[in-house]
Formats: sequence, C-alpha cells, structure tokens
Amino acid sequence: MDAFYASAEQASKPSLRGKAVIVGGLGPRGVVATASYEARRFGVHSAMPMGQARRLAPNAAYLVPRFGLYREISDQVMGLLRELSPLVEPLSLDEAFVDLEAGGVAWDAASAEAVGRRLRTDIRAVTGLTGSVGLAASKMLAKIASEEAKPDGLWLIEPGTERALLAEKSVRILPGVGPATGDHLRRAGINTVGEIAEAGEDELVRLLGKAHGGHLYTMALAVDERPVVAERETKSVSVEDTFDVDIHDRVRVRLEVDRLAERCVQRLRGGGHSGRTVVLKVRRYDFSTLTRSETLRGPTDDPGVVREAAARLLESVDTTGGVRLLGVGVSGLADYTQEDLFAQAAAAAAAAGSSEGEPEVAEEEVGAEVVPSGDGDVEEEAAERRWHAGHDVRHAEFGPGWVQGSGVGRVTVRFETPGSEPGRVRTFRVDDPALSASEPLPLVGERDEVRAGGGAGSPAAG
DNA sequence: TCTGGGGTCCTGGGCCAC
DNA sequence: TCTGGTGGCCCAGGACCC
Repeated sequence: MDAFYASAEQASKPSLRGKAVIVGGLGPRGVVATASYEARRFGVHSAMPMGQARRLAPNAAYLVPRFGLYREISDQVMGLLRELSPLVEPLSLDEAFVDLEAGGVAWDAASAEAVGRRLRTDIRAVTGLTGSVGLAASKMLAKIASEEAKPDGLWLIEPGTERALLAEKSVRILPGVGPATGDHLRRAGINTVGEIAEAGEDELVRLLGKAHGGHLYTMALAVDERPVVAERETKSVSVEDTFDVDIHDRVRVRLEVDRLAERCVQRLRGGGHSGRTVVLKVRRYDFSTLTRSETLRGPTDDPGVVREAAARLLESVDTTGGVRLLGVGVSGLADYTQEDLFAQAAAAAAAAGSSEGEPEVAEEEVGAEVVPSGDGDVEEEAAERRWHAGHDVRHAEFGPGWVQGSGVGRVTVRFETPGSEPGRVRTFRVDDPALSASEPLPLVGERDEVRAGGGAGSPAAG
C-alpha cells in the first residue's frame, strides 16, 4: 500500500486530500510513521523526528495513528490476496508476499501482469486506496519491483533480466543492507550490487561474517530461494515506552517497569503464549541502550513472575542520569504454561536469594499500585477526555467528524465523512457533553463496495 | 524540541558438559 | 589427571525492517 497510514487518513478526511499529511507520535519525542507523498515533497520521511518534520512542513496536518482502522483495511487487502493463493506472507499491515505458483498458476508475464492489474483495481474498489504490485521470480526481486512501482503502479521483472537490472543499483537496495552494512561495504570500495557479485563470496564473508556475507552474495547474484511462508510463529512479545521527559526517580522507574511487565503479559496471554526468558530494555538519557535478560526454569504467563524477574533485572542497571525508555519483553515462547507456578515463583524467590525482603509481599504491594480498580476507571475517563488529533468523534447536533486539534480547554472538530465534501470546522469545550469519541467510518460505503471478482485460481504477486 | 514501537536475525563471549 | 576440541545454552549488543 502506498504511504499507507497517511493515505487512509486522507481517504477518511476529504479536507486532507491532496494535502501534506504526517502520521506519527505527536509527543515531544515522536517520530514520523508515514508521510503522504505531498509531505514528502518537503523532505519529510518515515522515522524522522517530529520536530524536524514540523520545521520542514509547518502547515501539514499532523495526526496520531489509528491502528484499528489500518488493521481493518489491512484485513480487507489480505483477504483479496488470499483469494489469489493460499500462500500469503504478510510483512506488516500494508505489505505481503503472495506465491502465485501455489495459487495454481504457471508463470508467464502477461497473465501475471493481468492479475496484478486486477488486484490493484480490486484493492481500490474495496478500500478506496491505492496499492503497488511488484512481480518477479523471488521475494527479494518482487519487493524491489514493488518499490520501483510506487506510488500506484505495477512493475514486473522479466526472468533472465534480474542480474543486469541489479548490477547498477546501490547495495542499499538489497534487503538486510542498512546504514551500517552500507557504510561497511562502501569503506571496502563496494557501492553497487554488481560490485558485491564481483567481490566474491569469500570477500563478503570476510567483511560481514558467514551468515550475512553469504546471504548478501547470493542476493547479489539475484538468487533468493526463500519460500513464501504463510504462518509465522511469534518468537517474542514486548512492550516499551519512551517518556516525554527522562525519569530520574528510581521508585518511578521501578513502577514503570511493573506497568510494562503487566502490559507485556496481557499481550502474551492475548496471543495464547507463555515464555521462558524475560528481557528488560533500558535506554538512558544519552540514548545508550542496554538489555538484561533472565531465563526461567519453565515458561510462564504469570504477571507476578514476569514483574519480579523484570525488577531483578532492573537491580543490575545503573539509571543514574535518567531513563528515556523502558521496555519489558518475553521470548522463548511456548504455547503451554509451566503448571507448577508455585514452584516457579519459589525458584525465582530463591534466585533472588539472600536479598532482604519477601518477594510475595513486594509483589502484592506493587500489584496494588498497578491495577487499582477504582483509579483505573478514573484514568480511563481521563483518557477519554483527551482528544487525539485525527481521531473520530460524534457531536449530538453536528454528527460525525474528527479532531483537528485541541488545547487550552478547547477542541476543534471538522465535520466531514469519507463520502462527504470537505466539511466545516467548529470549536467546543473539551468537556462538551454533546461530543463523544466514535469508531472510524468505513472508507468505502456499503453500497459502493465492489465485491472482488476472481477465485482461488487467479495468479498475482506481491 | 533528535532519534517510536514491535519485531527478527546474527555474532561473539562466557560457561559448562562431554 | 590434565588438556583440548566441540557443541549447546545463555546473555548482551548490533543491525535491520516496517
């Protein structure tokens, strides 16, 4: 999908169509998740600090992501892809590989192109958004082709032309070559994919190690045998938070770690997992990042066990100077839980060893702070009263709209819907009882929605 | 106003068992 | 009994991707 989050916002907000739209974290330490093509003309791009984006494009619309909406659109698109082949490998919400051969179609350029064109039409009809299609004989080449096709295009790499096509491209076009590897290669005098092929496998392995070097060499020869894998097992689950202001207070740090552990376990359980290794991540005031991990005797999905492990790991970290980010993760996932949780907890307590204090008591004290039933409700209400830029609202009198901005006790709402003309703006008090948060409206109206044609036999690629 | 969040994979050192 | 090689696990960090 092209500039996916920004495009989805433009589709749902008529007044933003054709305008610079930037989606990302709006806090003091936010970064750009997606910039519309109009915003990219100002030099704004993904992963750019939001402050820099605001300097480059001060008049752009700045919105916080609405993952619920994006997920719905993503599900629709993935559904279309699965009509083409049983082998669909999602890479993210807006990108996937499709194995056409598994869809029962022999490779030939003309029919693949026809299917690609129809897929793009179907995506447009079902979601109202544009997507780009890359067609090629392998995942790496299909990915490169889809990048070439953007925005709103289709690109096919003819079998037999791959090496010539890659030879002149920068090494950065290969998957797995980021800034660090790119620099490393450049220092060795290797700038293009063709130069990787010329350098030879031994040299690549010498420069980058066995796995990375060997892999990159075969990629440079346009050889990529990786299959499209429909079902990927999750290997780890983690949550992390960057704080608007560095945290110095050790008690507060501990409290945040407890909260993160709690959230992490919720996600873990939500996915039906348990895990054996608990990982604590700390990014300090100077952006230096360190991780500490502890492997338990058996997998757990017990919030108390994860919380205690994370707290033990925190003990070994010097947070003097301040903490910018904290994260808690669980890896070594299993789909079962250690039955003897009491033994697990006892083992953890024993590992804490001679240190003073009763782990169970500490756990309960912390638990009382983390999930207070009363305070939780208050917090939820407070969160509801925060009006996030870009989020949907409904006014009792004026109907559906979205938050254009808020501050100093006021919230500005633009009243328009995906199918309407650009709407008018009105300002309300933040506690106006007539105003409430609402769910995103479908981008394509029920009556407009066109059923995607075709069956499982249709070929296409991603 | 410098640098998010959720992942995967690889490397290399330390340690331990055989 | 000592030594060395090997392989596996654990842990920390780095790089990369979307």
